[in-house]
Order: sequence, then structure tokens, then C-alpha cells
Amino acid sequence: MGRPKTFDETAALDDAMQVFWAKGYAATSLTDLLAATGLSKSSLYETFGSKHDLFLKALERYRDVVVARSIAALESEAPAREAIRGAFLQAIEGCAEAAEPRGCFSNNCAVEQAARDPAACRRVMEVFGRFEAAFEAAIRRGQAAGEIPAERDPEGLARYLNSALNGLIVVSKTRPGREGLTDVVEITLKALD
Amino acid sequence: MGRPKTFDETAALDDAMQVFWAKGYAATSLTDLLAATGLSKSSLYETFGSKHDLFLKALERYRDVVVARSIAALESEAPAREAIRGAFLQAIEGCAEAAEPRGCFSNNCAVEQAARDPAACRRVMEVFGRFEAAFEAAIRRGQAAGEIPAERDPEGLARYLNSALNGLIVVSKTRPGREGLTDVVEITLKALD
DNA sequence: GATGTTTCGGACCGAGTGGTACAGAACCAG
DNA sequence: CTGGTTCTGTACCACTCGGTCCGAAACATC
Repeated sequence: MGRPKTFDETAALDDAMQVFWAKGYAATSLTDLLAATGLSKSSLYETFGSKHDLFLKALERYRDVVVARSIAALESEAPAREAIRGAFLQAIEGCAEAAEPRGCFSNNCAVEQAARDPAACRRVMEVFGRFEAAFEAAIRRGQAAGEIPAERDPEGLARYLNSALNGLIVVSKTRPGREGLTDVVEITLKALD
Repeated sequence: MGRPKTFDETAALDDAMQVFWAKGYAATSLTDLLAATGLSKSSLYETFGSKHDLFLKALERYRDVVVARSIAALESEAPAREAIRGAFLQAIEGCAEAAEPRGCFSNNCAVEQAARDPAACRRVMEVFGRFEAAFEAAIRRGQAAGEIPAERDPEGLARYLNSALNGLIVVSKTRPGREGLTDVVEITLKALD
């Protein structure tokens, strides 16, 4: 009943996510969001609430789509080291795919918003937690296969890998050509010996 | 001749730096800057130009003061590994000293501004370059002392360390208690074996 | 086709944005 | 004391911000 929506809600959310991802929260204006989604102001407020609500929903969408894809790659059947290397390479590839490197949305949020936006911070922590869990599982697989020394602490190594991944993403922002970044990945993996 | 200034220019710059550091560029308003520095609007524009000019000057000031201090610690006489560990610990300590973790100013700029602000990006790259140079020097020292295998590539290792450092800073933003971060430092150093 | 429900475009809001203009106060050299 | 120079507080600017509101349009149901 009633007039049906003339737009796809999740498509609009994806559009909004792209803007927040590229520009961050503070630098994104309502006008930017309206232009990207094609919605009118009233439709946007009606469906998503405030700018901040929309931001959080975009962050959740990122977790459920983009992050989930990376996690899935990590959970592949490939040898642990190979899977981890793949996740890293995929990340720096994805960061540099656009003309302007926009990095990783949750990484951006951690830096820009986490300190003063508890709701955003919680979602970022969740993303980090998922990455760490996936890394940890991969490491345990590697240990079972004799690829990684059994005496290493999987949890610590997982934290290390997540941290290293985020570092790579940050550095890649100022190095669009991403020269030398693959070397860094190899060195990072060396710490698993 | 003429009326002398009633404020200390570098002190005001320091105040402005703190605000940009804590809030980022977009989220910092002129009002914030006036409150922090205590200047009147005309004085601020007269001495520093625009908001953006002031931002760049603050970033340079950060490089010349805060970064320089870290670099100096890296160049100490201590064994290479020890000096590098010290730099990492000092960094995560400094990031978490305030109630709200503000991280590292150049790291924040890399994430928030580098992609769309070439002038800021250049300054961030310069900071990264200085860190990498200092890391590289430390590694060469370590190699000369037999602490680090001579066959490792100092330049690559330096890039790796800079990347790892930035990752740690990002992750520490969502982990105010910084539990587990020192473990990560140890694992990071393991890659130098 | 009438009714009820929902969406949508655009006008409108007060507050705040970065930035300018200017008058007068504060100082120094003569 | 005077003249020239510099600094500073304030009023002001056009514009944008995020957000609200309402009348009209568009549909489903009966």
C-alpha cells in the first residue's frame, strides 16, 4: 500500500558508503550524499535517519560486504601462508584501485572517528576482531600443517598481522604506485617463522 | 616599530597543532582554533594566512618537534634492536597518553588528507621518509654489530618498520588500554632475524 | 473512482562556516 | 608630542551546514 519507493535502498546505501569511504565523515556533506545517492533530502532522512545514522549503516554495510570478502579469501583452502599473503596483496590492491587511494573504510574510521564516536569505534573494533579471528584460524591451520612453528602464540600473531595490514594500508595512501609494498608483505610474513 | 604582538607565535602554532592533531582538518573549525590559541580572528589570519596554511604549518611544526624527538631516540647509541623497540614503545605510549587517543599527527593526515591535499601529502611523505631513513641507519648499525643478518636489505626492512609502526598506531586508537600491543612489537622485531 | 497511505521535491530554518573590512588602540622613532 | 606603523576586537559578509516541514504526487486497496 502507499506509494512505492523509486530507489533501491541498499544501492543507495552502497553509494553513500563510497562517499564516506573516500572523504571521511566530517568532510562529507549532505549535498555530497544526495548527489551520490540521487535521493531527495526527505527520502534520505526518511529512510536512513540522520547523517550519523547513515554513516554507521554504511560502516556496517562495509563490514558485511567488503570485509566479508577479505575474510572469505583468508578462509580458503590454500596453505596458511599463501592465504595470508593473498589477503595482504588483495588489500593493497583494493586500496590503490581508484585514482585517489581511499584506503580501507574501517581503517579510515579508526583514525578519523574512533576517538570521539563510540558507536563507530565499536564497529571498527568488530572489524578488527573479525580479521584477527580469521588470521588466528589461518595460523592454527598453518601450525597443524607444520607450516608455522607450533610454539608461537596464534592470538598474538593474529594481532600482529592485523596491525601490519593496517600499517600497509596507511602507508599506501602516500605511495600510489605501491612500489616496495610487496616486499613489505614478504618481510611481514617472515615474522611467522 | 609599530605595535608589537601580544602573543607568542610559536606557542600559538603549538596550540593549533594540538587541535588539528586531535580533531583532524575537516572537523576543526576556526572557532576551535581561536579558542585554543586565544588569538582574535584578525590576528590569526594576519599571522598564519588561511586555515589551510595554518594546518600545513602545524604539520611542519609536528615534523620539526615531535617527529624529530622520535628520530633522535632512534639515533641513540643503544643497540639497534633496542633503539627500534624503544621507538615503537615510545610511539604507542605517546598515542595513548591523552584520554582520547589522538594517535600520530602525520599518520592522521595520511589517512584523512593525503589523498585530496597534495601539500599535506608531501609533508606526510617527508615524515615517512625521515622515519625510514632513521630505521635504515639503525639497521645498518645492527648489521655492522652482527645483531642483524648482513644479507637483509636495510631499505626494505626500514619500509617494513615504518609500515608496522603506523599500523600499531592505528590499532591503538581502538584499544586505549593498549593490551597486547607490546607483544606485537616483539613479533614485529622478530622479522629482523 | 474514491480512500488511505506512503513517497517525494523543494521551500525553509537557525546555526555555524571560513574569510574580510575597518576603526581604533598600542606602540616606536623622530 | 606627533606621525607613521602595526596590531587587534568586532561587526559583517555570503555561503553552507544538517535538519524539518508540508503540499502535492503516486501508488494499493476497496
